[in-house]
Amino acid sequence: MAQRRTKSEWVDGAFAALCAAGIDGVRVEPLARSLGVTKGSFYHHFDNRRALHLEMLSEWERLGTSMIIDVVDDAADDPEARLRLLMVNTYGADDVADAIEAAIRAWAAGDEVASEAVRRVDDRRVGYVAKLLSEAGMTPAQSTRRARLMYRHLIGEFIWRTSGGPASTRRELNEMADLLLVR
Amino acid sequence: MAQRRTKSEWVDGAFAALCAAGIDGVRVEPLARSLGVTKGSFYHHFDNRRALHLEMLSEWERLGTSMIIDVVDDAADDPEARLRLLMVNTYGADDVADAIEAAIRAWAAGDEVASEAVRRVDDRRVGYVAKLLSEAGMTPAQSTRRARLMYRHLIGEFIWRTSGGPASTRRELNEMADLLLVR
DNA sequence: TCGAAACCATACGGTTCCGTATGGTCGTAC
DNA sequence: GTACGACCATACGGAACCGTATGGTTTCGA
Repeated sequence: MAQRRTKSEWVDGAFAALCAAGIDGVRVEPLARSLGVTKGSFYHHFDNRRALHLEMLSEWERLGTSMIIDVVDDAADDPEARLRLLMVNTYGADDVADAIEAAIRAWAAGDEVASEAVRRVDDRRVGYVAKLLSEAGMTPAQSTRRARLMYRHLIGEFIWRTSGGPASTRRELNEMADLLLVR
Repeated sequence: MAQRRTKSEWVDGAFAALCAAGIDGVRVEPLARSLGVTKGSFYHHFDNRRALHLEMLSEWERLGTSMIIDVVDDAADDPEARLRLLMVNTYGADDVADAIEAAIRAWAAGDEVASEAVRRVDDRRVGYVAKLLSEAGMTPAQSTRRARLMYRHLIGEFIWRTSGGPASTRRELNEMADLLLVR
């Protein structure tokens, strides 16, 4: 028994295919080939192709929210320090994470279920940034505005990089943080 | 002879398909059906599918640069006024333009030629914003940094909206402009 | 050791699509 | 009125893929 594949290996392979060719590129037979098995394996683990897509969304939603927030909360106490740490972490150029983020958003443009997952993740992340800004002394309304501002900038950074643009420099990130904290 | 289609009608239909299903959704036979003709028409106007894709890129590159800039240059004189006008214009929620912009960027993530077209458009737009900021009294280096900051935010706005999020409010846009002009 | 379940290969029918080949139908120029 | 080019329909071969059906192999508990 040379090749045995778990369900999560199928999901990992699906993310790779998603980045390479979008959600329509997440196809059963090519995926099976790349995993060194046949479709038989796939239809053992999943009911159909759509079930794999939904599994990918769940996985991304799980990783995309709690992970970043928990790390930042543990690593710093001051809200301003947390904000700067958050920016360094999330803006850090991680090609894989970038590509997944961008591909999921592209997917969400044409799929209602994906769109809902993205909205949930966005709300959670923006809410966290707003909380930090609020703890740094801003009014709730301004915290929300600036959090959304920063989050749009962050998304732009992802997409910019996946389109081939250069990452923001450390200087640019510092300036961004400074502007967010201007009163 | 009820139905005759021009080359540009094919391109228009291709953009609609691009928004709905990504570049892989720009397929000859479905497109022909939606235009009420058959493939025979397509292969009269284009050599192959790739030729249509390249035609789409040219068209987007042409519209995506000169149009916005010329309008703003004509409508205001003061660089700060031009910046605010540019933001109102480009951030204005145009669902069709948003979707095209997002879809082209998604396409660029996996296609070198598309990626080059996006980079050319981005450079031209960022250069224009940097020129405005420079004319408003900033140093060249800071103008470039802030222009890139704004442009990333703008891309984030596009993607955010196509993922189902709400558009930036006028209040948020004003705050963004204010922060860009902070010294 | 025996049987059930987990896991996968193989073969198959059906669908969608690309690109080509071929021929038909207009308008227009001469 | 005919010759030609622009434009399109139809038919076809070939490829990629989905999902099902079926049967083989491995694992593991009773």
